[in-house]
Amino acid sequence: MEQHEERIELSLPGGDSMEVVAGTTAAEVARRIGPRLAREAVVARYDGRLVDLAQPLLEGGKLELITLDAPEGLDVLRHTTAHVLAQAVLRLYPGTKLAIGPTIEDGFYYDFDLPRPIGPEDLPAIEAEMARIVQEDLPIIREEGGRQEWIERFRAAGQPYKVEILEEIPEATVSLYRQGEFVDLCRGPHLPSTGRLRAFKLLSIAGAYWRGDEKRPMLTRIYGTAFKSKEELEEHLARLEQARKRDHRRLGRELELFAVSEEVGQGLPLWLPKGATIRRVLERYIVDLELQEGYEHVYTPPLARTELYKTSGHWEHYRENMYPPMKVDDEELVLRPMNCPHHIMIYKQKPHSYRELPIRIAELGLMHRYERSGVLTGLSRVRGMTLNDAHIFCTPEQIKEEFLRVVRLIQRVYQDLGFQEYVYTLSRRDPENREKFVDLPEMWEKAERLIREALDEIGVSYREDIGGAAFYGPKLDVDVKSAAGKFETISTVQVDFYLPERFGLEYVGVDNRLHRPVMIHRGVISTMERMTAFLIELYAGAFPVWLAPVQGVFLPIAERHVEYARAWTEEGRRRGLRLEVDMRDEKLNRKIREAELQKVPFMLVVGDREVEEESVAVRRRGQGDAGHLPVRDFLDELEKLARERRLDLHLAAASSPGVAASSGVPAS
RNA sequence: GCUGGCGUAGCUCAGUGGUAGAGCAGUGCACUCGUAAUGCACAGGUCGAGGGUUCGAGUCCCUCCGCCAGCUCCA
Repeated sequence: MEQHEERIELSLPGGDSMEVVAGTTAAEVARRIGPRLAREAVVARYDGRLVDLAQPLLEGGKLELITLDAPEGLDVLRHTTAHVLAQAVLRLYPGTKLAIGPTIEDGFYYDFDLPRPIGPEDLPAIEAEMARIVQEDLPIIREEGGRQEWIERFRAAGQPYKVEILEEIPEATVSLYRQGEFVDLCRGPHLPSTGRLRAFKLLSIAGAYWRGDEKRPMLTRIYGTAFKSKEELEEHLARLEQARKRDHRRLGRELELFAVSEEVGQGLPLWLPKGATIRRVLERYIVDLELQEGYEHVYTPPLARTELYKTSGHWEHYRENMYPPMKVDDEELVLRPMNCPHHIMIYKQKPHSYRELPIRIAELGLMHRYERSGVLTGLSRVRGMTLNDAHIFCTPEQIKEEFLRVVRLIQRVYQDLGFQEYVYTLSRRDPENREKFVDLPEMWEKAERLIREALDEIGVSYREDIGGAAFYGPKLDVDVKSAAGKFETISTVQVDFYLPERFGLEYVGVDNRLHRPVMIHRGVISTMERMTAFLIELYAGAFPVWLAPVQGVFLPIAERHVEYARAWTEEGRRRGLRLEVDMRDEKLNRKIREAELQKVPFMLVVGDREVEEESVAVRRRGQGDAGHLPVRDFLDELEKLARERRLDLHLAAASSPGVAASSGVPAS
């Protein structure tokens, strides 16, 4: 023991501070603060860095003890769980080569190169081994070691992936974590011992390329998650189950919205009548809005001569996503993957004056893209799709104004669709990748600068995505938070100096000379396919009135009430409402149940009383009885909800449900 | 495309070498019904496709197709 111990001052959260001997560990500090913290702390933040509890604190500074209630604590817990997973796998499958095992949102994974393939049925055994490692309560010890030395040791241990990682680390010393017989290269920090693990579960198993490179070996990735308590784990698993119930593929089948048929082809969905209704509503909505905004809607064919795409550059930069050409007579035709060249040809039909600009050409354009079979998913990732597309041809001076108009249009549409959270992403080219992006650096910089200026003007913050641009220019993507909590790209706005050049577009300026217009490519509601998939999941199939394929269903109590229901259904249809009658010879309870399962917004019970007084007994989806209403009033209200694109089912004029429901006899 | 898993009735799923099953949906009949499943009966399948092993294949093997998870890619 040192005679003259150096003392250091640690400042703790809340303004407290503590003086301790240099070299005291964070765990010791926690013990001094209190037994509960000593028990709960998993890691510490020491001058901004996360460190192990066992780390000796040599200098004064800020110290914060972190428990599993903090996101960082949970992250460390999951990281340690990943190590325990790796240890278990090594015990069960000797000869396994370890790759990497990071934490991800809501969990962690670890990639292995296993001596033999394993499947989901092997996960319970691995979990059991993990539980044993937790039982063993192995201390987790950080070690520092020479990089070169550990390269040798991992090589000798038959861990080539670790060797590869080490070879790329610039520092001469590296940190390792040891628990029992297991040691892994890792920055840390980690929990103090394996016994600290709480609730964890292995969720799935899948392939993943080493380093995400399809030319490298395919590894086995095991996904799992961990929480601080069994209850929280159960809650999380329940949330996953809920998400599965929202899956648009499942709801698409249950609600008869769309179908995919092997006979038709991969990624080529069929729109069933109800799904087609949603699509038609969306299409009419966006087309009307665009017409109001000064767009001109056109129709152009989904096929074109290959030459057109050679001119546009698609053939050079986008060919891997295009269906191969077909030869007919003397022409070679391809299915178009984008609509821009067709719209450019429309622009080129006649000379243009600066006075006409901007010209905004819009189309619900059918396109086909060849997507690798593994990526196809229901309606959200398909090979044949209709894009809400438009191309704005404008002068360079008009770019910013036009860009802003598009962003405002997007915001307006999101409000109507009920999108709450979205983020802007400036997708730029990857300057390294000259294959994918046209190699005109000044052009890219100019376009990026213009987008930034416009974004600053509108006052929105944005992320940046290097390499996410279109081949011809940078773009602003708008990613909307999905029902699953992930952000999906819905809208996009792109500034393009390239295609006008390729196609030699021009307009006559004030100076009576020819100038090159600029194009803005923009999609607001994405493809009809993707938007529909997104909305199905967002609303879990329970659409607001304006989008619901069936807005109300009449439920006649007995056969003698069917005629009444039918007559009013027809009246409603004449008014543009989407109503149906459940004419089946079934009991009311049954009809209600099925209308609820079909997520119809309004159920209209009609029996003797309603026929007598020309009313309906209204039942709102998920909310039960909503009282009586004269039929005409109900239809008026329904029209209003649809017209105003209301997201709720509130009926202004409904009588109080209590009164109507309890009486059971016609009001005198 | 790659790795793993899965394809049995419209849907959800049993069925591990010996005569293809259940529930729901569908059809018929009865009931005429008041706020989340009325009862009874009937019908429904070249077990994804093709080949092979076997006396015998939904079941074992091979090839192909599709679907699911993930990787890669992306609207």
